[in-house]
This record gives sequence, C-alpha cells and structure tokens, in this order.
Amino acid sequence: MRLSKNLPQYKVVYEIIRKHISDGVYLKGDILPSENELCAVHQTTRPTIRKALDRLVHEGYIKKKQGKGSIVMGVPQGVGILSLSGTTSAVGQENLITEIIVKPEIRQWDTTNLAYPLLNDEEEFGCIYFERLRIMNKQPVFYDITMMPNINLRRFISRNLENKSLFNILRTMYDIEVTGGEQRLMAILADKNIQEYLNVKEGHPILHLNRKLETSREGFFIYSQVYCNSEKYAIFGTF
Amino acid sequence: MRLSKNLPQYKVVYEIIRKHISDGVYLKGDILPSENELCAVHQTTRPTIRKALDRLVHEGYIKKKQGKGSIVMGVPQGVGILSLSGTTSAVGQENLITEIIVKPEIRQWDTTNLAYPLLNDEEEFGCIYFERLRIMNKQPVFYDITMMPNINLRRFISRNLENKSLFNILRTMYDIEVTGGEQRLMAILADKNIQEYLNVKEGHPILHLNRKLETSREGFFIYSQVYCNSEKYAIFGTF
DNA sequence: TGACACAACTTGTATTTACAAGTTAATTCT
DNA sequence: AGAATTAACTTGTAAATACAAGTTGTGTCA
Repeated sequence: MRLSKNLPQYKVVYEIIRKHISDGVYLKGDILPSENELCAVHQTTRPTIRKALDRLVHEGYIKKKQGKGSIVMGVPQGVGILSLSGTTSAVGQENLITEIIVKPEIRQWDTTNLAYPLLNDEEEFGCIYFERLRIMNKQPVFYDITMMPNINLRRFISRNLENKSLFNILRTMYDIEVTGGEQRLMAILADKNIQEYLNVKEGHPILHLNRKLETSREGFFIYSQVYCNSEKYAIFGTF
Repeated sequence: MRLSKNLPQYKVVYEIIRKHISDGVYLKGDILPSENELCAVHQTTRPTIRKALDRLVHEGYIKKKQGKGSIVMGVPQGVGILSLSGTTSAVGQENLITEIIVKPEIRQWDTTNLAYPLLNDEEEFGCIYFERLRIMNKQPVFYDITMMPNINLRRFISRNLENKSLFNILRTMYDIEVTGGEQRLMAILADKNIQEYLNVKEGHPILHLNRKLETSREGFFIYSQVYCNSEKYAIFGTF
C-alpha cells in the first residue's frame, strides 16, 4: 500500500509537527518555532503555516497565544470521548495490553445491537468483525466490538491489531482517516457476557458506547460498541 | 452589560450565518450561498468568508463539498458529549423542562466531589453554586451541579436559569464563550440522593460526568457534575 | 437518442502584502 | 536602583490574486 499521496503543503507541515509532538521532539510546555521561522524551515508562507497550526490547535496538540507563541500541549487525550484518537490514546498507552477475543473475520452484519441503519453497499459487501479486550495493569477495562464494511481493505484480516491501534493501521496502510462520528452513551448493568470479559460481578454498572465513526473515505463508516468498567479508570476526554 | 464588542469581520459573518441556521432561515440540506456570493453580501473577501465557514464546519453546522457548495447540517447535537452546546441542545429542546433545585447562590467551594484542583483566585473569590434537574416528558433525566468562580458576574444570582441555558446567558450577557474542556466519565450506581432526584430504584446504573469547562475568559472555568438516567434517553453526541 | 466534451460554476490551495494587537526584554530616563 | 518607555519580537486579521480540482448542466457531435 503505502500510497505516497500528494498531500497539500499545509497537511505536510501539519503531519511533521504532529509527529514531532507525539515523538517527544517537542515536549509539553515547549514553545514552537515562530510562524515566520516555520515559514523559512518549510519554505512556505504564513497562511499555509497558520492553516497547519490551526489544525493542531483544533485537535489539541498546541495552544496559541497572541504575542507569545504556540505552546505545545502534548498528545491530546481523545477529542470528545475516546473519540478521534481511539481508545489507545484516550487512556494513555502505559500498561495497556490489547487482547484479541475474536480475530478479524469476514461475516454477515449482526444488526441486533446496532443503533444505526446500514447502507445498501455496506450490507452487500459484508463486514469485517472483531472483538478486543483492553487490559490495564492486568485489569480488563474495555471490551469492544468493531464492525466495518469489507470494502477495499486488502489483507486487513491478516493484520496484527495487538500492538498498533486500529486508527493507526487505517491511517498508515489504507489512507483512511477518522474525521468524526456520533455516539450514544449509556450506563447499563453488566450482562453475563460482560461480567466474564470484564471480570465484574452481577449488578456492576458498565459504561456502554454505541458509535458510528465517519472517515475520510466517503461512505466508509466504522461501527463499534464499547463496554467499559469505569470503576478504576474513568474515561477521560477533552473537547 | 451588552458590550457591543468590536468583533473581527469573520466572526461577525460566522455569527450571522450561525444564527440563520439556528433560526431556521437555512434548513438542513440547504446549500449556502457560494463563497463569492457571501463575499458580495458581507462586503469582504474569500479568505475572511472561508474563515467564518471553517468555524461552522468545525462546529458541525455545515459541511463543505468541493465543486458543490456548503451544505447545511442544522444545529449540532453537542460536540463530544453534551459538550460545547450544553445539555439543552444535546438532547434537543423538545419537551425539556428545567427545574431549579438550588437557586444560584454564593458559597464556599465544595471540593469533595471535585476531580480538579482549584486555582488560588477561584478559591479566594468564592463560588456561584446551583443545582438543576432536567425533565423530559415528565421523566427526570439529568441532575446537575454547577460551580463557577464568583468573578465579575454581576447580577448572576438573580438571573432566571429555567428557560435559557447557562451557556446562552454567559454568551449573551457576559460575553463568555465556552471554548472547550475536559471530562471524566463513569457508570455508577445511584446513591440515595440520586435515587430520589432521578426517581430510580436502588442498584440502578447512572451515568456520571465530572467536567471542567474552559472559557474565552482566561482563568474562568466552570465545574459541573452531571448525573444522567440513561435508561430511556441515551446521550447522543457528535464529534 | 445517446455519449462525450466543454463551459460555468463550486470549493481547495497558495502566495504576497499590510497592518493591528499582545508580549517581552532591553533601554532610557528619573 | 527603579520605573517608564520603546523596540523587537510574537500571533491576529484582512485584502487581492492566482490557479487547481471537483461538480453539474449544457451543448454538440455521432
């Protein structure tokens, strides 16, 4: 895959700075080079640089202050709730292990728990289905079911989801970016299944998210259901 | 109050279009006048118009499509969860009644349930405190406690919160906009207090949000705790 | 009639230039 | 030395211009 995609300049700049922040080249509290310096470095003009920075501001990587500069905030802890960055970065990567309960496989859509109607194309192509369990400090915290249409995702079912996040794979391997989405959120009591996976007793309150994620590929949506034991690890999110 | 605030042009344009959408002048599915037309109408240039539209896109009021135009999406259903638009617009205003449990009053901070440390100034000035109950179709759904520092909010405690949302009052009366925030989210079991207010039995799962909202006024944060009976009205949010 | 090509739209990207406004540190004056 | 001013930064706003790229309907040609 690895399409070298002719990105517009401002996105190139955005990607570079973004990577620098997530790689720790710039640390929280640091001040980025001034816009004029960035112009010089990337051989472009202020509006272009500013567009890149706007995006970083929007996603929470930096904050700007007139007269001062662009202050690095670090990798955002999820926008909304567990949202644009995926579960992995929403809780922090430390001590997080992903266990695959059901490996990615192609099967029919299971619409019983789906809060959203399926599009025709989606129904036709079938779905890629998998279940994962996220474990923090030996304690299972998230149990999630993901479904997405089997459209143009070659070799996906053979990919290893354990270490890399789903969003990263889609981003780097298939040039699919999650651009937004909607979710329904509720508190429920753990059923037998959940009790087992999340290791909780009957009557334990569980956070349930039913989500539909939108991507940069038109008509390609990701459906997921997340069950979370929020007893020790409350979900944290900025917006 | 009512400071006529010298807004920059792009914000003026943004406010006008935003109002047109929330007032129903433009309906969902409509296509906005083209950028060039908007330039003519508002006597400005494309970069300015585009900056206004960018913001509308970002907040979910419109979507843009190259070659086609700007498509109206309607008033966004909350960004993240119950977030930038406040509870009122997150669940839709139909059949929503707000009952004031504790009228706004000035008191000391109650830090027992607060997940965030207070700043010195905030502690010093004391806090404006109130509790509200949101009722949908005669069913109590949200119970929320709000605290904010008592800084430069003249006459706030005498304002009527029942019909207008807190965010609207802050926006129109004090020129304070909520720009973002962070929240912790968990599922809990209703305690005695919650059982009574939300009219649920013991052992009922409740959605609990502990939030710190950031505003356009530096150093002014709003702290709120929301308890939600998500049995019938799952919280819906886009991001 | 049907398919193709084109023209007239739309938004997307990029440069250049200019000035306003906030911050900071050095300099100057008292 | 201390306070006030200033100069040199920073980001914020705005205009004018150009071309690229996607969409749509019109028109022409077969």
